[in-house]
Amino acid sequence: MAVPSSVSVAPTASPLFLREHEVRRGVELLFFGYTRLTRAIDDGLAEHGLGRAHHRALYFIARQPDLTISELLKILAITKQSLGRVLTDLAERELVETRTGEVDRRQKLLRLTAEGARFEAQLFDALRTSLASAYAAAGQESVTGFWRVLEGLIPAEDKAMVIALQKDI
Amino acid sequence: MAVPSSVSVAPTASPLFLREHEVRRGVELLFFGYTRLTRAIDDGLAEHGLGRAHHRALYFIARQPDLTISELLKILAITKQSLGRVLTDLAERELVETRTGEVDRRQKLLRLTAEGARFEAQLFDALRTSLASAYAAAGQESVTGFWRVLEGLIPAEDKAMVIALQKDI
DNA sequence: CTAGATACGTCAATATGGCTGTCCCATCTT
DNA sequence: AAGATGGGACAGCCATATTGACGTATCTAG
Repeated sequence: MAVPSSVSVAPTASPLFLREHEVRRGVELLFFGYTRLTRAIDDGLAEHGLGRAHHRALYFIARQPDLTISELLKILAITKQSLGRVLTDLAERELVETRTGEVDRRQKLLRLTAEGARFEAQLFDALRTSLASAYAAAGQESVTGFWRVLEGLIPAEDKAMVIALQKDI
Repeated sequence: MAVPSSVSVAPTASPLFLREHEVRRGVELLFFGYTRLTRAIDDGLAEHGLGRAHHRALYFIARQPDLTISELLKILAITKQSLGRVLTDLAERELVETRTGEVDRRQKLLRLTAEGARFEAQLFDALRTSLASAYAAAGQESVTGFWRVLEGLIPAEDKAMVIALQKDI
């Protein structure tokens, strides 16, 4: 896995982390990188008449089966009403199903159906293709740096949630 | 999805860039990092009755004064109509002004007013605070890696545009 | 056992930021 | 002079988010 640093638009980061130049560069790359990655799955979603909001729910349910509604609300940071519509759509298409919680019967535990898992895997494949090629072009050490910076962008109060998501992979 | 998921909790990226674990980690960190960064300026925008779409236009006009409408359309990748509404709002608030192009009189060259520049700088400050602390926590080498991976996410046909933005800093 | 908190659902109304399609004018290019 | 291009504007639609209020089932603490 060679590191093709000569192709990079950027030299290296300066030790002066407050320089406007470097902040703008991060803002722009985040904007373009994030929007381009999300666009990679729009076609797949549209085939089912779904949008990006549906994918976000699908994704996190795939990631953490038996997630409760309130946990998912915290992750997505949207309102109950917004999530409600999304989950209704997913349930109608039989991509997501709910069970009543055993420990706490007020809770609903969310899971993908077999069809939902197939669909999520298909969408994930498009994400994997994009990200894997970016990882490969940047090289292993860059990927680690990529993660570290992004972790630093997550506010302390959200960090536990993100770590919890990733601990049981 | 026949990817082995027996994964060490290694602090660095594995050389196997196609592993699901690492792709999901990137997807999630990008999601949380991007959304949390953008939320950092929502309050500042709301004070002027503006939204994120307005900020994106404001940002790129600040970045490249005398940008034309069609150049901005390419950057934002939205329709003329959507951008039109945004620019109307910004012009009404006297944050952005246009001049007729000198070389090509069909063009309109976009610029921030003095007030627009002040406002953009204020919003940028919030972004800088977030990003600078993430940069500092991650360290210089991580920042370079962060940029390299994000560059790899930008499709070839958009890359020239991003480089053009950053060349004259 | 009861009071209150919590998990979830649902109603109605509203805002934002995208989209398509069509048509128009001014200006540049050939 | 004809056609291409840059920009603006109309009408209508859709997706996704918001707030606030209210209802029901269930859990927990006094």
